[in-house]
Amino acid sequence: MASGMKDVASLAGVAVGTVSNVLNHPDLVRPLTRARVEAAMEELGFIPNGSARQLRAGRSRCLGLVVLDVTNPFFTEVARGVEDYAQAAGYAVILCNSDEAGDKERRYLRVLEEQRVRGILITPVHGRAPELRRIRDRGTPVVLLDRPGSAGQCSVAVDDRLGGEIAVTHLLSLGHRRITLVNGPGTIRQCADRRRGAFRAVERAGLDPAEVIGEVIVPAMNARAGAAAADELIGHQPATTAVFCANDMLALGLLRRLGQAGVMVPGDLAVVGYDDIEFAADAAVPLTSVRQPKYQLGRAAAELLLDEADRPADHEHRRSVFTPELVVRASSGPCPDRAQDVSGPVQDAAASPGPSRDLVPG
Amino acid sequence: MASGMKDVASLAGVAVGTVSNVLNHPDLVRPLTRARVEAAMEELGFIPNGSARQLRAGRSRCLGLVVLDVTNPFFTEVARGVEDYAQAAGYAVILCNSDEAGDKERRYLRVLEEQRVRGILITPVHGRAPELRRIRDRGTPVVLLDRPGSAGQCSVAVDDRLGGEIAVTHLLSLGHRRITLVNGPGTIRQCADRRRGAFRAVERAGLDPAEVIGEVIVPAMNARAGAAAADELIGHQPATTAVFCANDMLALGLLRRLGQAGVMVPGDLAVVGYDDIEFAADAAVPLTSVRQPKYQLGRAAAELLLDEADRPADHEHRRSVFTPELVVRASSGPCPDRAQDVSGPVQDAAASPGPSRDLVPG
DNA sequence: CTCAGTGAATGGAACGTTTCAATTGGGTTG
DNA sequence: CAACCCAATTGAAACGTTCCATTCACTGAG
Repeated sequence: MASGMKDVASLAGVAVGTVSNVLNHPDLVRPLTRARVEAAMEELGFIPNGSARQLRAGRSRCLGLVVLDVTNPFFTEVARGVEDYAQAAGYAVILCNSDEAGDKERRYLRVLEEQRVRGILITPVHGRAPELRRIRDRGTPVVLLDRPGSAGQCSVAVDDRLGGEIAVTHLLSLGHRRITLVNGPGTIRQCADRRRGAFRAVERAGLDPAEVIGEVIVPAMNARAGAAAADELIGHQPATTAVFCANDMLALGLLRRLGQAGVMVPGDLAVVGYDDIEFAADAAVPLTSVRQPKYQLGRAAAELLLDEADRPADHEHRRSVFTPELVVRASSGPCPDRAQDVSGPVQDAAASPGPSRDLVPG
Repeated sequence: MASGMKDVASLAGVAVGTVSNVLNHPDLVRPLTRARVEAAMEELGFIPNGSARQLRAGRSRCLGLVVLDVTNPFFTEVARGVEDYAQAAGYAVILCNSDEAGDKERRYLRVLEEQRVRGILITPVHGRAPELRRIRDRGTPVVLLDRPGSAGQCSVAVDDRLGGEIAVTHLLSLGHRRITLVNGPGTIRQCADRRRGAFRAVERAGLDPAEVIGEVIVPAMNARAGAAAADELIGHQPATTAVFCANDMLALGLLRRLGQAGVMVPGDLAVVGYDDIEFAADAAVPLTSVRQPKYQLGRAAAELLLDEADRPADHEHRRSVFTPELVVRASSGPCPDRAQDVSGPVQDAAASPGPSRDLVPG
């Protein structure tokens, strides 16, 4: 059924080498011959065999992208950035979902290596990933996504410490003095850094982190976990007046559960998220969040990867770090007890569907 | 750098055939020998070459999944269903984003065919896709996703006509008599069917569709297009009291713009979406929507595909059709002029963060 | 002691390309 | 007219596997 170059060649009355040339070096073959070959291809419905091609060439036209959660709009936006750049450069992207699970991640990395992808873009599940080093050593370029890599490796990231800091600084400026961090495990670098930033913000304000910051550690960075965190918060953290969630999925899940429990946001509790996914702005209480340049992140990562893959000679490892910015919306209001020092967002933007413009402080 | 079976063989002191057997038929090789070979593999960091493997075998362990928009949570949920099933069956999934663009779709299909993927799952951009038939004819199984296929082909879908019907029936029962459809182009089968269902609902209610239904056709099924539709609506459709959006992304974009323009939902305008994506429930005005079993859809599709791929002999083409269900939330309220005949959702659920339970009519 | 039988390992053909050195057949030059 | 050159084409080796028909070394039966 599937016909090969041999069939095309004999139908067109040429040698297989010529067929190959039509495909890869059209300028080398006489227009008339080329036309004959192309006609034969058309007639037979010939589709070149990628496996054979890349077996011979030693490299494929595919890239691997491993993300923590395809369901999280943050990652799909990143993926789109990667895809657009790759597409333009003639590469296809294999999108893999590690689901925050180490073994799934390992399995996918294996598949990608077997496929001899041109390179791998990954947001690793665990902090240290020795296998990534091994993969590099075996010759597959790896670019770390959303994480500042160690030396000898490209990476693209957003300054998460700064992100955590501006989020918590914002809450402090609203008068909050009891802030709970809803965060993933410290083994995830982003989580650890956002937390560090939060602590730094408190210290810079001349306060004691031990008194100001409470913590809830969640096992996954999704809405379900956010809802669970809300339960814990409602039960055990009555003193808290503000919550900083390590991403928007957590924040949205938390918001939903708070709503169901009758907790007013931001009246009873202020909430700040992270990522600024598209849906954050549309939430029941529009979510204050720390925006990351998602699309650019993906694009930049793909660019680094392909540069390394296509010009290994003059490639220099780079660590791009983007800067996050705070987007203030209705979910973060002043602390109920100290409503004095505030020039924050309009309170009732939450309840009435009036115009709600995003405020991006310079 | 990358070592092959030959290297492993010579290091272990065996023939390449034996190495191959360790990999594919471990039971055929003496435990001692096997151990030696495995040690050699470990030492060399040997990763089998997938290209060579599938060149020889003629088939790969990859599946292609082509969706209209990775950014739409509907598709990521479907993708997750596909992925879980594929993973369990030992397959990897290449996720491609056609972006509702015919040429991107074509390009990806080409890549997938060249890679000799084991099969393709696709939500096609255009209604008739003759190339899909050609792909089938060349031997790659194709399963249509979210679309009832023609005969001689598997497909998995949700009854979109029914979905459109229950959505509009719901609006009619709330007293609405001027309903606007915000819909994608009729070339997309889902859009055409949802529209058909909407018309049927009106006819079944003994009303004249020409009088009841207005239409806004959008060029894409995303939030941006939804917002644009809202503008059009505000400007030109003053008589409309309800809107049925062909998916939730449109509805969310529309809701946002309506909010900015000061239009009250559901007071001034009722809104119903489609898909029931996770974020629909969390929207500023929780969105009434037609729920599709997304995950199951993906799973079922993958199952059909792999059945066809792995047992072509006794495979029978099937057309699975799932049933959608209406999820009523705050965004659909009674028509302001005829508030009498209503036992609908609580109005103020939109403004106050009280408990909002989903109502799923049997 | 021989011979079939068995389990384990071997070696080479084949998969469909790409690449490259070799060949062909005009056309140009001296 | 020989010598040469260039563009176009050819044919075969190589890529790293899998598959299969062989070979090999034993074992137990006759």
